[in-house]
Amino acid sequence: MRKEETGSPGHVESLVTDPKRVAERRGQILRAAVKLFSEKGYYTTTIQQIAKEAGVSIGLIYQYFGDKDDILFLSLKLVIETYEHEIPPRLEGIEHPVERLCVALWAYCTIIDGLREATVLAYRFTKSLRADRRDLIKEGEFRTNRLLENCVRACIDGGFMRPVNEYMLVYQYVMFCHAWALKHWAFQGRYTPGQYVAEGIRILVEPFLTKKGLAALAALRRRTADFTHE
Amino acid sequence: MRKEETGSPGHVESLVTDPKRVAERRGQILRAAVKLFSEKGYYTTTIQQIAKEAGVSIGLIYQYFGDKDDILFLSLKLVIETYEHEIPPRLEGIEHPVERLCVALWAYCTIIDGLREATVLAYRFTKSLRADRRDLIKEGEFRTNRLLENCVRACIDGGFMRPVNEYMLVYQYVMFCHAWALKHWAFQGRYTPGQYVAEGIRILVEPFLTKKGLAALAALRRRTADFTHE
Amino acid sequence: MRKEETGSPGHVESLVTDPKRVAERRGQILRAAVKLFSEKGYYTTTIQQIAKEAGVSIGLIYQYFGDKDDILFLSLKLVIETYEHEIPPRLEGIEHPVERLCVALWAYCTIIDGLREATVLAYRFTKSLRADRRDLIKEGEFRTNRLLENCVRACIDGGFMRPVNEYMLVYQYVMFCHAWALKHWAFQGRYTPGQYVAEGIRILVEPFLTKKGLAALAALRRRTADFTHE
Amino acid sequence: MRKEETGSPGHVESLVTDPKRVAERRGQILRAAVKLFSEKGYYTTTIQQIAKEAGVSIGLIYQYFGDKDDILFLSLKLVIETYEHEIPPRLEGIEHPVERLCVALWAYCTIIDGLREATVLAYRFTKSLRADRRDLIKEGEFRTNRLLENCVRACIDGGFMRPVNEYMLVYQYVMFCHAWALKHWAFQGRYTPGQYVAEGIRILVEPFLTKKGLAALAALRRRTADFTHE
DNA sequence: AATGAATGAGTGTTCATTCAT
DNA sequence: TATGAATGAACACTCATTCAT
Repeated sequence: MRKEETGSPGHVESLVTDPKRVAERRGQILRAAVKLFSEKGYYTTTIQQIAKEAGVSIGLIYQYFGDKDDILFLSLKLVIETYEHEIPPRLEGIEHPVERLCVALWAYCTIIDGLREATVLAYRFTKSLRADRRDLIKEGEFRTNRLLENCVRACIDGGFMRPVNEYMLVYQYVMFCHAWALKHWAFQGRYTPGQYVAEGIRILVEPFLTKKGLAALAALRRRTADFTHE
Repeated sequence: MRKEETGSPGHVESLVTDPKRVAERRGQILRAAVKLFSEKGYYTTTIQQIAKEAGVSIGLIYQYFGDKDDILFLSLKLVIETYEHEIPPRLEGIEHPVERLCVALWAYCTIIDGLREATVLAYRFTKSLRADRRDLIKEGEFRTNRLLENCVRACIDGGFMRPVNEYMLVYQYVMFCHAWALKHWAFQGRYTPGQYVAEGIRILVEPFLTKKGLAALAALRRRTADFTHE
Repeated sequence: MRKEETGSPGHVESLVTDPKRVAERRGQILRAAVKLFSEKGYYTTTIQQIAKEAGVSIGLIYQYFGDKDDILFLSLKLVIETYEHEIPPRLEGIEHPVERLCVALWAYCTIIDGLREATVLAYRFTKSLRADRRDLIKEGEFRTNRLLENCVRACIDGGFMRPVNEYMLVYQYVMFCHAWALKHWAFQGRYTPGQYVAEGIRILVEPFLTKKGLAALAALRRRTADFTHE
Repeated sequence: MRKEETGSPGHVESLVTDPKRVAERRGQILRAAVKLFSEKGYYTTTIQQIAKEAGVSIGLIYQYFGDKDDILFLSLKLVIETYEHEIPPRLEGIEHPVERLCVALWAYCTIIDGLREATVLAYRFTKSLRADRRDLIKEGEFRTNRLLENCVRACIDGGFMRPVNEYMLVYQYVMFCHAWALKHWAFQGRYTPGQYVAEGIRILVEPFLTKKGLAALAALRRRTADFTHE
């Protein structure tokens, strides 16, 4: 009679079995949901509105999601996994650790720039998820953090950065990137994303670089003109 | 959907006229509201629950607040003003700019530590306020930021800190303090608030200090044992 | 988040505390519910309709009942307890065991006649209750059966009825009385309740009476003219 | 609310024309429906569940039934006709009227024992049918009753039973048989079907038999050991 | 000033039914 | 014939707000 809390927390049941169709429809509905959740918040967005925005019927939504919590969960998962999946390709082919770190920050900030509202959404409504799912979202964030952590460690190991509290430094980087979304009203108009990252590197990377590291950073800057090539 | 926006955005109507009684009752109700909003979120907390927690009737709440949005607004205002009002007394009598900056960070973090859930609340539900009131909350945050900004400027002006992008640095300080609440699950168990601030100073203050500034910081550390004197 | 299955199965929560008001409002709502459930069945009756029939708002119903199942449960309990409570007063002052048995059957049938639709309701929807509550309803029926059982036993103990399988005989009596409601279309127009009971006594009581018992029955009949004094 | 009542009340439209295929498919679907309706009730069973249980698609069901009411109607008809069709073969070759009556009761009870849940189903949801169809179901029950009536009449006509109110007695027989399903929780564990019928005959048949009738019953009992030969 | 019973618009969700394939 | 994805009206239930006392 009661809805069973079935299986693993990350699993979302669909009444439709064809995986390709499930992926398509879920994508279609999630795009609408992320848009509306971002604009109006989770609780003030109705299923009705999501259906209308996605151009489907109410009933269809319930063929692909178990309940509204499922939609929020997959929305946030989508956002969190975008970070995780889009940063690595941007680092491909880049060898130098300092360069990798700077490009990672740049990549993270630009990805967030494209998902600004959705990033704020994750901050606002992750807590609204069922506890077990909240943890899955946090794990996703953790894996993204690890990408930055690896960059920092490579810098230190290569002698480009002096030993620092990596854990803390990585969290400064994370907060710096997230701030582009969270405090956008404070940076908007003042900085382009490129300038924002350039300033961030000056404050959060440069001070920790060794001579070797600074040389690499200078070279990078010469090539990229401060990431302001938008 | 939204009720007529009457009068000035910050004004909250009360049917009761005696200002002392208004202040008392509102305080009583807001304490309950902040507690519940922090625990369960704004939308999942009901007026019934607030009334019960505050030990008053439902009707009474509507004698002191116009609607639920009023309660949220004054709850967030209460939180934001706590920062603004509690930092300055903690700086009183402290003269040295470097010391003032470090103590300001320390003060901000400990105040947030006492309002951890409420700080997260502000991040989550400021956007749920009517737009004009949202701006008032942001202004409150701005005024708090200015306190840090003044500390940074004094350091630079006194030659204790080399010239940096003040604006960016202050925001990084703000994010650092807020992160103690926002990412508490990541720091909890790893750092005490004192250790957290000490590490923050190492990463976000020390690199920008001049020789003079470093000497001051060393003196401070000798006296305070890294803020770990909890 | 989920509704707690609280306390004893027979308890129905009310948000209103004043017991007198609760009794009044519940009575008002239950009368409407029993009427509609009887006419249209449980599932096809909406809360909306109950509210309208009772002349109250939808919300009010949920101040006095937890959910629709609660309304069904108390409706059926009301019906089942009517039998249990109304038969004993009808037996008051009657001493002779045979007379008590006959009057008990007569009382049960007339009570059912006044609750014909509701009796059918109990047959139809007791199974729709949560299992623990279903058992409570059955217990109520059991207690009513016991009233008849006591009458039969007194007849046997007094030597007015020859030894029989009491348990089975009582169930024949029960089915006989219920049949007045369950098969009303088959008896309607053919028999008045009085005639129905008189025929029932002829078939289900008379054959088991001893000489002493038959004498008592004859005396009773002389006085009551076959229960046809409606 | 109700769909147009088209054509004769007993007619159920099918989009498929081949009668053999219709009979097969309907049987397949009805078996699933009766099972689920019996277990969970009519309203709480969905077409989806019936389709799954029957191993067919949802769409297929609508090729063989007009709507859900059709399925209920044919389900109940199936049950009611089982009684009607299975009793006569069980009486074949039995000549003596008293024996025929007893075997008829025994047959009816054992058939009901095999359809216990379905019998309860008929009691619960016949009223949920459209009125005209409800009458058809009642007619089916009537025809079954007539089988018993014929047995009683033969007993009386043959001088094996003294004159009684046949109509009432037959209904008491019917209720007795139905009670095996309706009050199964009261008899379960106490009696086997055989014992139940034996006790019923003692209470509902024996008292009305003449000397001749009693002799026949005694003979029958000697042969069958009280129907307890399960 | 204070109460809390009463209201009803609005929500998430279900499920009989349809129809393109 | 047979499928099952798609539909949307209808439902149970919630909760901010009102108002008689």
